[in-house]
This record gives sequence, structure tokens and C-alpha cells, in this order.
Amino acid sequence: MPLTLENIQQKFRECGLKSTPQRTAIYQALVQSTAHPTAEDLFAQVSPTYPMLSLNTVYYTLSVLRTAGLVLEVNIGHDRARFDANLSPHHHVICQGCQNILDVMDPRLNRLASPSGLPDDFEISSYQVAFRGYCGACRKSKISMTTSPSGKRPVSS
Amino acid sequence: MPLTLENIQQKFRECGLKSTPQRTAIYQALVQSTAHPTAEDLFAQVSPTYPMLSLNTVYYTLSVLRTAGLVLEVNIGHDRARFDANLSPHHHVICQGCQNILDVMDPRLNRLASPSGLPDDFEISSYQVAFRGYCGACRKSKISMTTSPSGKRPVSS
DNA sequence: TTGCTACATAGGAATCATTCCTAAACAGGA
DNA sequence: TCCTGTTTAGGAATGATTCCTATGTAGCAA
Repeated sequence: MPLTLENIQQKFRECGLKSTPQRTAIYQALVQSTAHPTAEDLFAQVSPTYPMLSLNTVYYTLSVLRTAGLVLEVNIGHDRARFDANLSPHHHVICQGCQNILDVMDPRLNRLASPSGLPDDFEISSYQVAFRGYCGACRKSKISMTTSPSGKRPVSS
Repeated sequence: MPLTLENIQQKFRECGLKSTPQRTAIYQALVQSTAHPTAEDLFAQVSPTYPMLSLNTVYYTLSVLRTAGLVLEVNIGHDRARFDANLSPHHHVICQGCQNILDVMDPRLNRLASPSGLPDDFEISSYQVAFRGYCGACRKSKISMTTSPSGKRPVSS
């Protein structure tokens, strides 16, 4: 499925959503990205074309698209929300250095058995695997660092 | 390993952490909980015993304990951070109704192969599986609801 | 084509978790 | 017991997200 404007507008129609220039541009930017952008990322990307665009609108649009089932909110960490228009079943690899997220579509991961030890009446509807590690670039800079590799900043010295 | 005060204080010493009453109480509350509490939860739990306790101190303490490797930050959703003192390898089941988190220790989940399709120089160091679904209680209330089951509040009507 | 109406947008203010800053308190070693 | 560096508490600051509201506009119906 190529990403024509037509195509997007039809998707919106099917979901009962009005198709406005801003909404279309935001969704298009998200579909074209594989970087799991934040609301702010999308704002920065669409802003040049629509200088009046409000970050607010990006948030609103994303929540509408999410409710319509056209985008997923990818929650890596409790920091800002990141979004994904890739609806096919997939999992994520997160680099703990640069925080980039890669998609993984290994079919073996889509056949995990339901975990044992759950209450009988708990119904699992989906699952996601989040792999963590370091990408090549971040591994190099980790090695060249002499300081501690830990994440945030409590023990400052 | 029972949870004596001695025990906790020794752990702190081993990590080079001073052992203060507040710190001990916060860690103890976390170890005793299986609910993956937030900083605020822990504050509410310890506050009665230490009325002068500051929420700030809870945040600081958690970040120190996390850096020391005594607690893990469990990030379910991009909302507030939740914490876990269970250091043995395990995964999570999240109820999308009540947002409660259960631990899953199915050993089959600890032997997943590294996913295919990654750049060669990406090094995976850990992974976690997050199962989502509805617990018994929330399934019941979902059935009795006639309104839409969607998550947040964009299309209000 | 024109008008209507409900949904969208923009902008500013509000909220809420978390972090920053700083002065006073205190744990643990000398 | 004294000293020093860590910890604590409290208030202010930050930053993502949501709320509020007036204006704009897409899409339907006449």
C-alpha cells in the first residue's frame, strides 16, 4: 500500500474522521517515519509546512488517531510518549544510549505461549517484547568513556 | 532471605549507602509490596511513620537505590514511574482496566532468542515481555458497561 | 452553490510528575 | 567526640501533557 493522499483520506473516512490538511500531514509524517517520534518531533517536522500548527493540535490529532486505531502509543520508559503507525505485530529494540527504537518483526516472537501462574480469569489480549541494549555507535562511545555508564544523575561526583 | 532491618542495613552497606530511617523505610515498603508502587504510593505508605518525610526524599532515595542496583524502574506506559525491588528475572502482566501489574516468572520466557534482523553491532543486554489484558474484575465491569471501551478522552460524546 | 453544524484548530492557562536548588540535619569514619 | 560528605526537607522550576475557549472549516443537506 503506497502512501498517497487519497489513501490517507480514505482511511480517515473509513474511521469517520474529517480529513484536514494538518491531520493528514501529521499522520503522513508518522507513517513515513520509522523512528517512533514524539509529539514534539512530529510538530517539528510538520511545522515548516504549516507554520500556524499548534503543538496542541498534534497532541489532539494523535489522541484521535490512537482512538481510531490508526496509530499506537509506544511507551518506552515513563518519559514522553512516542508513536508508531506500524500496526502489524512487531516488537521493539531500544538502545539505552541514544534511546532510539528499532522495530523487530521476528515471527518467532509472535507465538509466545500465555504465561503460567496467572489468575484463571485474567485474559491476555496482546503482548510486546522490549529488548534493551546498545547500538554500535553507542557501544563505541561507551568504551571510550571512562566515567560511569549509569543512567540518570543522583550521585553526581 | 527474610526482611530484617539488619538485612537491609547490610545491603545498604554493601552498596556504600548510608542507612537512614527514611531510606530504610522506603526500601522496606517497596520490598514488601508486589504492587509496583509509584513514588507517591511509597510516600503515602511511609508518611504516617515519618510525618516529616518529603516526597522529594522518596524520589531521591529511589534514584539512589536504582543506581545502586537495588530497585528497578518499571515503565508501563509513559505515565508515572513505578518501582520494583524484585530483582530476579521476571516479566509483567498489566491489566488495562485497573492498571495493576502482576509479576510473571514463567521460565520459558527467560530463554527467548535474540531477534533476527538487527544490525550486527547491536548488543542486546536484556529484554522484558509485557502482557496486556484484563483481570477478572475488570472484565466483569467491562461487560456491564455499555459505553465504549477505549482508553483516554478525545472524542467526548 | 450556499448554509449549518459539529468537529478541528490555535493559543494560552492549568496540571502533574519529576527535577533542581539550597540550607540544615545527620551517619559513619577518624 | 568531631568532621565531612551525604541525606533530608521544602520550595521553586521544568517540561510533557491536558484543559479551556473562541474561531475556523470539512462535510453534509438543502
